[in-house]
Amino acid sequence: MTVVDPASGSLAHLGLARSAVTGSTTAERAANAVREEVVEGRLRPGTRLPDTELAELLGVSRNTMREAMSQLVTERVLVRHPNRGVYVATPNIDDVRDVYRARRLIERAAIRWGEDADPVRIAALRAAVTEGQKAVAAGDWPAVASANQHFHRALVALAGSPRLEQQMALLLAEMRLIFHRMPEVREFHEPFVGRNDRVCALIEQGDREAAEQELADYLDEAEAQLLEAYAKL
Amino acid sequence: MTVVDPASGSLAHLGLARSAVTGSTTAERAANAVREEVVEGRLRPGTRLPDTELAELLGVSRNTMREAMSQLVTERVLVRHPNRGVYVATPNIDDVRDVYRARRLIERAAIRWGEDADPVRIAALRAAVTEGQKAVAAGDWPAVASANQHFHRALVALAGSPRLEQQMALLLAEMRLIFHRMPEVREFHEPFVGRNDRVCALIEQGDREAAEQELADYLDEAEAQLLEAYAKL
DNA sequence: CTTGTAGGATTGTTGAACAATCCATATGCT
DNA sequence: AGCATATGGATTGTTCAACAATCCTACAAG
Repeated sequence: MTVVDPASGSLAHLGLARSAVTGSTTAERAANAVREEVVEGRLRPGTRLPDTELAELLGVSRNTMREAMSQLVTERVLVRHPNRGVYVATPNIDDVRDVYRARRLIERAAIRWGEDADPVRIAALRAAVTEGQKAVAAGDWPAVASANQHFHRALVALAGSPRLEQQMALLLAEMRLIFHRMPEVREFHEPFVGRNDRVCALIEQGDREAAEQELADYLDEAEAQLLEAYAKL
Repeated sequence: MTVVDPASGSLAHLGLARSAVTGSTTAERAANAVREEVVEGRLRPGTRLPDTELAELLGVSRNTMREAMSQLVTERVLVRHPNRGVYVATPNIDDVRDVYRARRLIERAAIRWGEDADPVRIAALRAAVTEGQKAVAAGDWPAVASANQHFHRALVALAGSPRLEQQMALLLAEMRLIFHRMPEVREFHEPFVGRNDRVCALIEQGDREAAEQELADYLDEAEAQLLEAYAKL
């Protein structure tokens, strides 16, 4: 009865923790629940998501579920194949390139043209670095990945623009999808903790230009590694 | 029966040209129709949009209409006041500041770090400049405003990133909303046609740094003018 | 082996219904 | 009169049930 597609398997095994999900409207809560499942990797890229099945799992109506899914489609977390269903997005090599193109521009610009001396924002950046170092020490690799995300979010926050922060949040969600296509989480994220420290230190010293250059190299290397991994399929 | 709210008046007078509207799904078409009405200024900022009324006007069901409106809310074209309705967004002075903050970062970065010599993209930029000059010569001020938008879109296109272009499209849609709160379209847009030419010329000469600086001044001045106009309410 | 044609399933869309919430008005009290 | 409270109507938020359109699969025919 329940159709199982090649890339996924049934959805029934998912916890879809309804409890911890926040959001004011029902559709919003449903979207948050599914987004979390996706970015946490419990729903793998390529998984098909029939609205009727998800609606039942989350205890909402099909209409509400469809509204939530439309939302996630605009966020690029899901993709819609008209008349064929909605799937967890499967970023390809061009997506990787474009996400890095956008990140390079936004993050470098945030360093170069962000508020020059905002102690509280720089402290937040430092906190993200520390978080990553502690996670490495503890050997908690998912936490390392999270800390990395917090670092880049804090970097863009230097620009002081809610709109840019929101855009960055989207790009980072897409990054998690990209990572979930290649599961060597540990090897990938660990070396960047040290580079985060270096970028942060340069910003603390007020040398924005050097920080920007360091970050540019950093992003180039990360992209190159991902592209290589993606080339092997 | 039809409630008329202070800021708007009834919606019945709108053409809501169903014919020219494209889009694959019904909700998409409905969203496009409403977005067009808003950015073209036929639906003024602050106008209340009852779903039932809009659904009837567009000939779609209420469910579909609500999905379309949710989409426009995420685009910041509309805002939702929970349990109180959906309204055409009314950007305030902080929104103006933030939109310009984001634009300054993205547009300057696109100039500085865009593909250095992409003749076709630079030609598109030049075309937008010419379009503006022709519009000025013809005294067609709405066309001047459109050409300006095309110019800035072409600027971001230098970066070669679809994701950034999409983000820019959102920011430009918001700009139109900002303009519609102060109707001196002519006085505002005309002086910038010359500056577009200067920026474009500098890029054509390969002097990215000067172009970037010129654009930074340009955006600062535009923002200052808008903030002044907004301060007067 | 290709073409064509049902069959079944899922998506896209609609209409109607109902609870929850808000606004404005009317009511009652001091 | 002035103010708090109750009440009614309207709109939003959400659900349910239905149906048309589309697609995939399997099977039959050439």
